Amino acid sequence: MAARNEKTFQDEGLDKIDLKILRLLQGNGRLTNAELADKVGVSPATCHRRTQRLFEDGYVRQVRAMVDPGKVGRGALVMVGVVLDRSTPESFAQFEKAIARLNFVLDCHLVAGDFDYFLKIRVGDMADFNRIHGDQLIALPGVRQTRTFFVMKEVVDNAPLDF
Amino acid sequence: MAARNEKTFQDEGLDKIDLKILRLLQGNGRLTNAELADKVGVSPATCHRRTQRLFEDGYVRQVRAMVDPGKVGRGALVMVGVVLDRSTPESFAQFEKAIARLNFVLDCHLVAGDFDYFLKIRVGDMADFNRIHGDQLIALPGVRQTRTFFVMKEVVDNAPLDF
DNA sequence: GATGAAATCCGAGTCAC
DNA sequence: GTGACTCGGATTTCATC
Repeated sequence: MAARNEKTFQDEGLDKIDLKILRLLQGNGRLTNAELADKVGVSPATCHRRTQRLFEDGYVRQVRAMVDPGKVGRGALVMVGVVLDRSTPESFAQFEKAIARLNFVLDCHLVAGDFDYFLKIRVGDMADFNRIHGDQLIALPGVRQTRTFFVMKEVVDNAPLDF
Repeated sequence: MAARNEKTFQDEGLDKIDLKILRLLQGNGRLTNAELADKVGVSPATCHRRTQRLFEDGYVRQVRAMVDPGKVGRGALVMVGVVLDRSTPESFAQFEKAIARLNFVLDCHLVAGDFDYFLKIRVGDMADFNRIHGDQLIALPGVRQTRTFFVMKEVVDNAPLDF
């Protein structure tokens, strides 16, 4: 398979209409096909086929109701930098496998720099986090140290993609 | 109005049925009201009223089509720690105002610790980021220094809330 | 005050063109 | 890509508890 350059995504089968559909659905995933067709300027049938293809081909991974974290007891956000004992593939694999089971971890990214991983975690409050940190984070396989950054103010959280 | 503790969110008017609706819609925001009613075990009419209230009362902030970043030319993820020159309210406010205009910034959080802010940024590739870093990030008001962490592997990105 | 059954209306999904 | 047609779901009404 040929290598793909993200810059050429418009050549991969996405025209102006597809992009417009994607942007509109990102803004409001509940738009009916009729509304969508009207805003995009094509017939409902065409819009329906376009949208279906965008889902089938994986341009839209899923449609998700974004629940207000504070209203369901997950109002506290914490960023955590993690350093592992060893930088071996096995060490990384073991850590990643263990992380995937922790449902309070929203993001986990392997990074280049002073840390091995960055985590984004949502919990109820600081006490929750301290318990989790002691019970589950430092107990993860191969963790040498963690550095915790409590979020004091969420300026922008999970902004929509600009494309 | 009485102070609210997030831990008591089940007392704020969310019963088992509401929670089930929220979880199902978080998993699939395209569920029809009929499907939802069936899965939850109530009549379509009741389900519709419940769901409507969850939207009106802000439990669901929005429903969003999650677009595959790589397929629209935003395949590169970068975390950036920012330190400001001065830690004054004016300095913070100015920075936050400027950040809000940068549409490649997905997250911007004021944190406690070695940095003032943490940013999560999506761009096309490393070259893109280097240009943006030089043009726009270090040019932000009051920025003393930035530390860049390129994401080498997205282990978990934007996991759904567990509640 | 919330529920579920029924009745209406409108959009999803499919067809021929 | 469009227009039309059918079926099923969204939404409202209403009786009921």
